[in-house]
Formats: sequence, C-alpha cells, structure tokens
Amino acid sequence: MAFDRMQSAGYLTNHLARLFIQALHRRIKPLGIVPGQFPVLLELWDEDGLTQKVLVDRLDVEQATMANTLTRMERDGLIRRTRHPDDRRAQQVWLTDQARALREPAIRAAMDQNQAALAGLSDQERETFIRLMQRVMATMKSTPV
Amino acid sequence: MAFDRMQSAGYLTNHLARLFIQALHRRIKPLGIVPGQFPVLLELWDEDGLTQKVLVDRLDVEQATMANTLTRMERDGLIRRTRHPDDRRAQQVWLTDQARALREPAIRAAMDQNQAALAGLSDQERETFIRLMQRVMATMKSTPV
DNA sequence: TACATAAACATAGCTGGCTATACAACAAGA
DNA sequence: TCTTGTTGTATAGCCAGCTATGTTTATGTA
Repeated sequence: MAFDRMQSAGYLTNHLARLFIQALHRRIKPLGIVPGQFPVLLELWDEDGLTQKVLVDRLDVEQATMANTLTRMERDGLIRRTRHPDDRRAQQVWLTDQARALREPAIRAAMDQNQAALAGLSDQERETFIRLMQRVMATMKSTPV
Repeated sequence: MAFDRMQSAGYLTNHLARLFIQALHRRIKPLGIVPGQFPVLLELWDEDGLTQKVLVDRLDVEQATMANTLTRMERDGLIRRTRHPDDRRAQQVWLTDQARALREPAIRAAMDQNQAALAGLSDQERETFIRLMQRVMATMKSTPV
C-alpha cells in the first residue's frame, strides 16, 4: 500500500499551515504580537468588549485554548478583562490603546503574507484555492465524526 | 481596512490543518499513535534505520522537534535508537515489530480521512486542490524571507 | 425555597511546533 | 598533532492546540 505525503491533502494542509504561521510570525514579531493572537485581535478590532464565550464560538477553538491565549494577551498588554455586568461568571475582553494601534500594520502584514504565498497563482487560481478550502472546511465541520 | 478571515489563505489553511489533525487523531488513537508520529512512521516503513538527520531533512521540521518526537516514539515502544557505526554522533532509528504492524491500518486511516475530507469535491477538483497546495508550498519555500 | 443541572471560566497536563543554546564527535589545516 | 570549525543530538523554554477536570455563578424545577 503506497502513501505519498505530497499527494495527501492532510499532510499538505498541515505543512502549508506551518509555513504560513512561521512567515506571519516573522512579519508581526516587530509589532509585539504572535500568530495565535491574530484572530482574537481581528474580532476585537471589529467589536470590542466581547466575552470569552463569544470569541470561542466565533473562532472555533476550545475554551481552554482561548483562556490561555487571553492570559498571554493580557500579560503582553494587548487586552484588559472585566466582569460582565449581567453575569458574574462571564468576562468582557477589551483592547488596550496599544492593541488598537496595531490594527493597520498587523492587517497589512497578514495581507502581504497572503499575497506573497499566492504570488505564483493567477487571480482565477487564487479564487479557486480559497473556495476549495472553504468547501473542504465545510465538509469536515459537517461530518459527524 | 477590511480583513475577512474566511477569505484569507493563511487563516483557512491553519483552520483546515487543525481539522485534519483532530480527525486523524481520532482515527489513529486506537492504534496507539498520534498525528505527529505519522510522517516519521511513513519514512521508516519505507526505509528503516534512517538517522535523525535524514528524517529532519526529509520531513522539513526542526531538529529539536524531531528529537522530541523520537523521544516520545521510543517511550511508546514504536522505535529503538542505536549509535551509527561510522559516526558516533549520529543515531539510527529502527522500527519495533509493533510499529511495523501498524503500517496497513494507519495508512488506511489516513487515506480514509483524506477521502472523507474531500468527499464534497469532484475528482477534478481534488486534483486541482492538491496541485494548488503543492504550488503554494513551493512558492513559500523558495521565497527568501 | 432548595437543590440539581448547566454554563463560563481556569487550570493541569499532554502533543507538537518553534528558537536558542550546549555538548560531544568529527574533519580539515597549520 | 593540535586547534579550530562543523556537524549531529539533546535540552530549555516558549506558543498554541487539545482533553479532562475543578470552581463559581445562573437557572430551572420539585
């Protein structure tokens, strides 16, 4: 039974993800942020004061992962956390001025990285690539196991 | 400046990789192996007794990552390590009988998972998807920074 | 109202990436 | 031969994902 890594969607996806993360890491390091914080920042730049629960739901990571990421972001001065006024179990997450100021350069870095990665593809191919990934993702999320 | 995660190649790739790893993890857990061990096993099933250095070169992970993975694999009874006869710095990595026996079911699990993930695509689309990933990977590896 | 269940978050401990650094063995020259 | 640089591994420490479990607060029902 033959199995060629380079023909395996799973292997290629994983390898690609590592390359993306490394490249993004280099680009945003000067801003004082790391790749795992990026999706959280994107959500909060769009709508500040979300709860941890909402972030977990929107970003599709486990609650424990989010809790740890938020702890590091607070340590790094990117967010503050306050008790939710209507539910003392919950917390609201607020960006600091420092984090708000990073929006433009951080998004530019991510866009530049996407651009660089897809530089070898035509516009048509880029769109195909994105759509295929979206469809595979939908399949994997909908499949029960 | 708008940035839509679901249109970002980097975000989609990372998210897809997580879904693949989780799904593969569930499938191979009964075999007593975990996703990070899979590429190492693939190489050794094909050619036993490789050195750590060769594994690092072929699988494109950092040496420290490989060293830790091999330590866990030895702990789990999947490999043994011996000193290389011609170079006492180097080590050769050998599969145990247990690991050799996992070849068929493990490869079947990975193939089944790829199949399931791509179930929503036509044959043509699957091939396109794989080729596009290979090309993006080549671009990212060749780019100096 | 009391109690059981559910929900929001934190924490412990694991895998698997990474960088940086240390160390021992090898190789090549002076 | 000695010295110096290189190579192969190991280790420390970080980030970011995961499962499992604990704790506190809400909620719903007998």
